[in-house]
Amino acid sequence: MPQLNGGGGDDLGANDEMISFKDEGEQEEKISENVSAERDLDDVKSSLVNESENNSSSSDSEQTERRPQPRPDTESYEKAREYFSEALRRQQDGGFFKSPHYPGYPFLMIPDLASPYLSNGALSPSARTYLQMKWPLLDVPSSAALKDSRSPTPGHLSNKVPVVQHAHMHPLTPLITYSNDHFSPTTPPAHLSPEILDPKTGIPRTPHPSELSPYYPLSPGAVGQIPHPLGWLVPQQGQPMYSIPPGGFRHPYPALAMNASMSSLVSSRFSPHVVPHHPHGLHQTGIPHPAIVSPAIKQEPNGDLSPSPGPAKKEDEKKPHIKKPLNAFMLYMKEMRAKVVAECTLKESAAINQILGRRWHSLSREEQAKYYELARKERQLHSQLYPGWSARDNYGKRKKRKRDNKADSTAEGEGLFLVSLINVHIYSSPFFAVDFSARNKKPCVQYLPQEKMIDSPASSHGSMLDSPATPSAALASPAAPAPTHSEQAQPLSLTTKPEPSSSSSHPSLSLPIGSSGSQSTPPLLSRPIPFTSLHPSLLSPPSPFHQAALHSHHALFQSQPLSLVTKSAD
DNA sequence: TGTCCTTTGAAGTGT
DNA sequence: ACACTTCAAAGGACA
Repeated sequence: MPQLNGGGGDDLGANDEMISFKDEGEQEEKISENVSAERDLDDVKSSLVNESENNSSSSDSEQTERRPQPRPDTESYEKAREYFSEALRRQQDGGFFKSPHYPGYPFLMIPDLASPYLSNGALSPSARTYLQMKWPLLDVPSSAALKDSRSPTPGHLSNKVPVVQHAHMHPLTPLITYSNDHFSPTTPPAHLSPEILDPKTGIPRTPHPSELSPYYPLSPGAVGQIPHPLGWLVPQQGQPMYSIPPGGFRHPYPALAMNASMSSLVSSRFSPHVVPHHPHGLHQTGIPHPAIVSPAIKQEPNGDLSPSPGPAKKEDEKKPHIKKPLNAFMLYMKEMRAKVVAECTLKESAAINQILGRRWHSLSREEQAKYYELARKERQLHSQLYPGWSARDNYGKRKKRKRDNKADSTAEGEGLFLVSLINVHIYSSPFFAVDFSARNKKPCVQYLPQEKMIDSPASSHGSMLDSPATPSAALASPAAPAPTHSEQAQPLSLTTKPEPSSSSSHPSLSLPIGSSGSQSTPPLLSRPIPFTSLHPSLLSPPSPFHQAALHSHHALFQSQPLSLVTKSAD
C-alpha cells in the first residue's frame, strides 16, 4: 500500500537522521514508498481505463465479483487524479509544502489544485472514489478492514512510530490530518466509516446517522445532520484543531484563502458567540472541532468562573473552550513525541518534553523556521476562525500554579534561581546526560562519555534562533549560512532571546557556579527519569567546541553534579 | 479525579 | 517597556 508518508519526512531529514536510530532502512523505505505511490497512480490510471472498458463489456457476474466501485464522474475524477498526481510530483520535487506536523500525509492540499474536485466545499464522490482507490487503508479503508474493527494492524503500520497518522485535522486545511496519534485500526474514526454506496447509483452516499461510526457521536441536536463530506479526513480520537465550517469549506485553505467576504462569513459562523450553537464542541456535522473543547467533553477544573449557578453558569458551560493555537514548539512536539517515545522507554511526558526541548534547540534554523511558519499559519487561521477569541478567554481556566510555585521559589531566594538557570543551561548543553537513577530524587547531570557523544552527526549548534516575531522573515532567508563553530558554541538558552554577542561564547559555563549555594539545596526533578532509558542519541551531539569546552570543564562538572530542574527540594 | 511535571512560544496581565 | 503569568500538548505519577 502506498503510504502517504512516502518521502514526506524528508523535510525533516536532518532531524530524522539525528534521532532515527531505530529504523536504519527508513530512508530506503521512503524512497520505495514514493515509487510505490507512483505505481499506485499508474494503477489508478489503469483501473480507470479498465473500468471504462468493462463498463460496456463486463458481465454481471464480473461486476459482482469486483469490488463495488462507484462509477466515477470521469471529469471530476480525472481532476482529482490530476491533482494528486501533481501533488505527488511536487512532493517528489521537494517543492511541495510538506507539513512537518502531519507526516501521515505527504503534502498539504494546494488550494488552486484542490478546488476542482471540491464541489461546494465537499469532496466530490468521484474524487473520493479516487482517494478511496489510491489510499484505501488510509483515508477510506476497505470495507473489509472496517467490518472488523479489531482487525490486526497492517504490517506496515505495526511500527511503533506511526506511519499513517490520523487523529487531527490539519488546522490549515481540512484535508490534512492534524495529529500524530497512532493510527489505530481498532478505532476507526467516523471518516473511516465504510463507504456506503447507493445500491441504485453506485455512488457513495452519506450514511445515515445510525450507520455512522460512534467515534463522532452526534449530539441530540445533530441527529439528522450529516457528516461533513470531508469527514474522512477528520481524525479519530484526537482533537483536531480547527473545524470545517458549516456547509463545508469551499477552499482547502479556508482561512488563508478567504477573501474579506468569506472571512466575515466564516467569522460569523465561527465566532465564539455562535459556536455554542454546537454544544459538545461538535461541528454541525457532528465532527468535533479541533480547537473547541466542549465543557461536556473536557471539563476544565476551574472552568466554572461564574460564582453562582444559574443561567450564567449554564451559558458558561455551553461556551466551548477554544484552545490556543499551537506554537512552533508545540507543533514540533506534537510531531516528534511519538518518535521519541518509540525510541526510548520513556513514557513520561515531562521527560519526553525535556528531550524534545533539547532537540528543538538542536534543530537548524531552517528546520525551526518551518515550524515557526506553520505556527504562524496556525495563528492566522485561528484568528480568522475565531476573530473574537483571545487567549485571555482561557485565562483562569486552569489552576494558577505558576503563581504558587513562584511564591514557593521566591522563598528559596534568588541565588537558587540563578543557579537553577545555570544548571539548566548546562543541562541543555550537549555535554551532559542526566542521570536519573530510578529512585533518585536528585538527578545528576553527568558527563556523557565522549565516545557516546560523537557518534551522532554534529547537527547541534545550540540554535539561538530567536522565535521570530515574523517567522516569515526567517523563512525569507532560509539559506542562512551554516552555523559556524562559534554559533554552535552558543549556549542553549532558556529563552529564545539572542545572547549578547559580547558575552562569552558559553556564558552559562562562565558563571560562578560555586557561588550559587545550590549545593546545599540542589533543585531537583520531582520525578526522576531513568537514565538507562535515555538512548545516547537522544542527547544532542557535541560540536568540537563542545568537546573542547567539556574538556576544560570536565573536572568541575564531574565533581559537581548539577541538577536539572529549578524547583526547590522543598 | 484532578493536578503536577516539563518543554517553548505566544499572548495576556501587571508594574 | 519590561517582567511575569498563563496556556497550549502529552501522559505518567501522585495526592
